Amino acid sequence: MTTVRIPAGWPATEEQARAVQDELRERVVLDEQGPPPGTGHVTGVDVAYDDDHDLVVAAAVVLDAASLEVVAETTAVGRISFPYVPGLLAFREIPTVLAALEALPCPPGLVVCDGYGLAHPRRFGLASHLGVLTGLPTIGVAKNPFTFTYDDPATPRGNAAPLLADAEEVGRALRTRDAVKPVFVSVGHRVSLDNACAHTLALTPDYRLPETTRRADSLCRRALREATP
DNA sequence: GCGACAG
DNA sequence: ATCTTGTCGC
Repeated sequence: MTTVRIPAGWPATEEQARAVQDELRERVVLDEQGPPPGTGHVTGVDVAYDDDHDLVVAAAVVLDAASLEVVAETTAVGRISFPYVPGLLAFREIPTVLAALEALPCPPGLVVCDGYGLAHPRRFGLASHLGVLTGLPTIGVAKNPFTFTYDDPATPRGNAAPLLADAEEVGRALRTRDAVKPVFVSVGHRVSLDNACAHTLALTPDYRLPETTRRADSLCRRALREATP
């Protein structure tokens, strides 16, 4: 497991963090379709925290997009680099996630984040931020609607409804299991919303959450347990 | 002004 | 995110 230092010049205040978002948001690419589902690699990233020891552990798990078999996995540990502030989650997770991604022995392909991309109060969530910093295609798949609204999609798996900020569609509430609460998909970088939803469905043959985030979640929790004094 | 709010 | 037992079901 690689060890991470908080980058020099990392934002220390909410004001600085918002200024960074404003600057990086200009570099988001929204006019690409992204890789087709079922081909190449798909990588899940997630983090776990131990606030008592000021520790954060990130995991990156690369799956073969066709078989959903694990191709590679890495973890990284670091100090918590920012408090949890809704809207500024990326500043808490990104240094450690970047280290885990950089430690991979193969290209990640599409990166699936636990959280939002465009569906963000300032239209620059974790998935957008990670995409701009790495240049990789990214999407966000979140478990909760955050501040957004939606109408319940029809009961069968595969149905979706717009995720709305007022009248603006910022993502989609996508049903991945029949009659089970939907997940909330949004675009990060270099992927269309339709394609992001298609990937999410390809990654959910058995469970509500994508295999990528399930694998990354269990790996970073296990790594945190093993790294905790 | 206050509360709610991805993880 | 994290704190937390048992329980119902495939």
